[in-house]
Amino acid sequence: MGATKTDHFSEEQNRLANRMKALGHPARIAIMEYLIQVDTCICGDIVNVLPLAQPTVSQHLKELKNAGLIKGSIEGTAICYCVDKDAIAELQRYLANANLQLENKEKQCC
Amino acid sequence: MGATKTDHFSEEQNRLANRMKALGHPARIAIMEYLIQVDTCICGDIVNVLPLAQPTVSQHLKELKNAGLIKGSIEGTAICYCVDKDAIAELQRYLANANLQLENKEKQCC
DNA sequence: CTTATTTATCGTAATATTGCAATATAGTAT
DNA sequence: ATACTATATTGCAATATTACGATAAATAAG
Repeated sequence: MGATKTDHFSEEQNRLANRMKALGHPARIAIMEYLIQVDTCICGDIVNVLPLAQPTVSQHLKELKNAGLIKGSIEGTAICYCVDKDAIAELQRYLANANLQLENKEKQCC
Repeated sequence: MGATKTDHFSEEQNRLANRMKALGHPARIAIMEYLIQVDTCICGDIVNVLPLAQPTVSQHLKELKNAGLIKGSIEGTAICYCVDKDAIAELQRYLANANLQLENKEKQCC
């Protein structure tokens, strides 16, 4: 084995897991934080900001894009990447809801 | 290679990535959702709820525990697992803050 | 003590991820 | 066309993850 059994879970569970997984690497967290921090999204210097080689960064960007967390568009010679606000908002809502359900629990044992 | 270069990133980035990674699998999302949904946390039937073999579920529970997302305590013959509210709250706050920063952006290109 | 019952661990095969050197691609400028 | 710059893709080695059968450990019931 070694392959995730995606077919046994709901589409939402798989989509969520995919996005969480995309954020499940410190380099990709760092990329997201950088993209959020920089006010504009003309970001031709991500490679210089990270302690990783250019192909590695490119691959991480690709994974973030595949997970729908960032968007990219060609901007002349450079490429413009930015965070997909909706995706982050969706994740945030999901966790906020989980939080709410936990707050409303009566029995608390552990 | 194949090993994550954790030492190049901040402790917070690594901790966050670890928790996100733990949520980065549909089975573990399903486990969390079940633990949240069930009002009490005496949960001896997680295996029956999931479409996976018992050792696999046990392993997923272990990963969630290692990431600090759930807590477990022995309850006679069964084991009592429940969600760590603080961990979820921390993730939620992180994303809420990211969201806020994105809302306040002036330039929006992509 | 023996037998269930429940959860954990070990061992292992299949697959995925991480990281980077080398190379390719695409646009800009001279 | 040539050189330059920025990003992507390929190929590959090292390591990690996923899944499960077999087995162990621990407690409960008879």
